[in-house]
Amino acid sequence: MNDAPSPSDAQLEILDLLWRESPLSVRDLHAAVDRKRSVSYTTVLTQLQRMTEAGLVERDTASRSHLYRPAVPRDAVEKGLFGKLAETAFGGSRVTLALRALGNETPTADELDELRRWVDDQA
Amino acid sequence: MNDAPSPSDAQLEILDLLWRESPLSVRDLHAAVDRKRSVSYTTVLTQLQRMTEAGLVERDTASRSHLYRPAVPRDAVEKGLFGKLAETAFGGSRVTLALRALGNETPTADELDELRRWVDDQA
DNA sequence: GATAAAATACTACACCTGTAGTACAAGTCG
DNA sequence: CGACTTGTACTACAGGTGTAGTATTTTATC
Repeated sequence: MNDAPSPSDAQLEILDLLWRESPLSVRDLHAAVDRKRSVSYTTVLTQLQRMTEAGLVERDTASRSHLYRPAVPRDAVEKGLFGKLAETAFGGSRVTLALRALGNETPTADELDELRRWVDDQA
Repeated sequence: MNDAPSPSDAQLEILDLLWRESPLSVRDLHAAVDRKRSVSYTTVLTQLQRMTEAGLVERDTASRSHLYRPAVPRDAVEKGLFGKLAETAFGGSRVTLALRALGNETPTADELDELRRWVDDQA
């Protein structure tokens, strides 16, 4: 049971896009990332190449422009991410971490619903 | 209003200790960190020195063994931390981030109370 | 005051990370 | 075909990060 490799920040950003929709080409991904923060095409490409090497994504090289899809489930990656962060600074508790993340944010109605549902499910 | 500098992981771990109790000496901090993961005394010392330089902690050099305390409020650092993370992979929403952090964790009674209180306060 | 102990300062270094340029290959279009 | 376009592969590099060793300073202790 080899646990999911941890993506860097830039890689997590790309994974997030792929978890939402895949497969996507480098061009697609670059367009999406570049909309948020100006970044060069080859930068995204390099990350994808590193991610392929690291087993974070898989790619279909059949057609000329390669198509990428996640190779790791979102839950597993988040488990590692939040687990480590909780361990580092929140007494090991992901729930404590979540509470600190909430802070004094104001949730949307939907978010509040989801939260309420989560809490109620713990009954 | 210059925002708080972002600590690295190792630095956040140390800040967490200082936010709980301060001031602390390098020896104190090393003892605490080393209990969780074996690390050398000078490693902790180096981080403290970098953190001083970065304005993350302040130190009292009056006595021979320097005493450290946080120079940045916990809330501010977490705001940066969660803000960036939310921006990277959770659609910009810290609440969404919190929900993903909760995942399928099982909260303690206290934690559940806190969560419930947070939700109720949004009314 | 000589010696040991404890503390900090300074230096080092390998690896990671984000970023992007250059080179080369493969289609595309007139 | 020849020029242009699009795509990937390879290379590069500066700065950050975790880690720790060595040197130096300060204090206690006999």
